[in-house]
Amino acid sequence: MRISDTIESFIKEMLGEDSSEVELKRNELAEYFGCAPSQINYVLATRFSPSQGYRTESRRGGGGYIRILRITDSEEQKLTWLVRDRIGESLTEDEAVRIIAYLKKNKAVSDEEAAVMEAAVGGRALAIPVTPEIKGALRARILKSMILALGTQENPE
Amino acid sequence: MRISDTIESFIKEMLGEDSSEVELKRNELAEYFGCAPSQINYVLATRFSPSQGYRTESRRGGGGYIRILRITDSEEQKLTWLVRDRIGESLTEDEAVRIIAYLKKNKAVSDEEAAVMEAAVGGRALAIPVTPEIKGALRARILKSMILALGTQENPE
DNA sequence: AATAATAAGGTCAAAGAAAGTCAGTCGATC
DNA sequence: GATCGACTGACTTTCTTTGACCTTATTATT
Repeated sequence: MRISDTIESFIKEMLGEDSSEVELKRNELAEYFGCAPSQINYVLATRFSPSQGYRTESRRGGGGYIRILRITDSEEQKLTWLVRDRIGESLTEDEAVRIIAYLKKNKAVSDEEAAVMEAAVGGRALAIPVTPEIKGALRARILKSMILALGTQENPE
Repeated sequence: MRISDTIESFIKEMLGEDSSEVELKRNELAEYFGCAPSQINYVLATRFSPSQGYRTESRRGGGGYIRILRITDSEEQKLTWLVRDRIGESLTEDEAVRIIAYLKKNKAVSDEEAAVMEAAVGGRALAIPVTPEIKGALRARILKSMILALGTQENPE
């Protein structure tokens, strides 16, 4: 039996139907399950990622904690809205940067993913001789594709 | 007596009438039958393919497993639904990509098949001077044909 | 107030544990 | 004797687990 699965179900048990949020101590949990503390991070990364419907927050130092939050419908709808309505048919570079910042702030994408996204729609990548109109449209389509790609890939649960 | 046949009936025995799903450990089974582990893969490929009414799921690494599932009617109907209702008369590229991702996630197509499909309905392939309407219709028809081709072909090499 | 000690959590690479792939061998059959 | 199905083993890829080291927050000390 995989310990990761045990920890996963333990946390999901705690989340239950009522609360959509759990707070736990990494070291305590690791001790409880007799595993390395970093294993907890592994479980979070592989089973509680945004594309699996979860977000995590944490704090180090004295009184530190890890909090796991189920992404609510409204949060998910925000992403859908973002892709479908906010991005639309065209986008300036500034708008793109703001949208990516928003995604990062909401832990929908990691710092690295955000960097990649910015690079893809940045001036350097699109330094091609086309009209600003086409460039804007291109930016919108590229960003949309990338955001949608986030949601569709990943684990068959 | 061929070992492959023995293993095949062993698995079919386990599937019985009641459960439509078995989970097993590749290495254990191989040891039990005194054969190479890869022989199990051979049996799965030649006797438990989708066109023979089975699907398989698996996981590598610690605590890995192989699961064999009899394809149920409802699963088959889902594919039919996908083709008949979801795809419809027209499709954007994004929609096509999502549908292909869904197929991949459900092991209805391999990574390679998915890549081929995406290429077929991708912007590069359809970069021809026609209206978006025609392009959308083309995409829908191409994807439909490809999905239907999956079900009817006999030899899944 | 500044510093040191302590108490968390984070990262990453390496080791270990399965399963997957593929080219090639071996018989039997056409 | 060419082909086809069964079978194998070396190599690859993926997933899990651990531990050594890093960063950040709080608390105690000067």
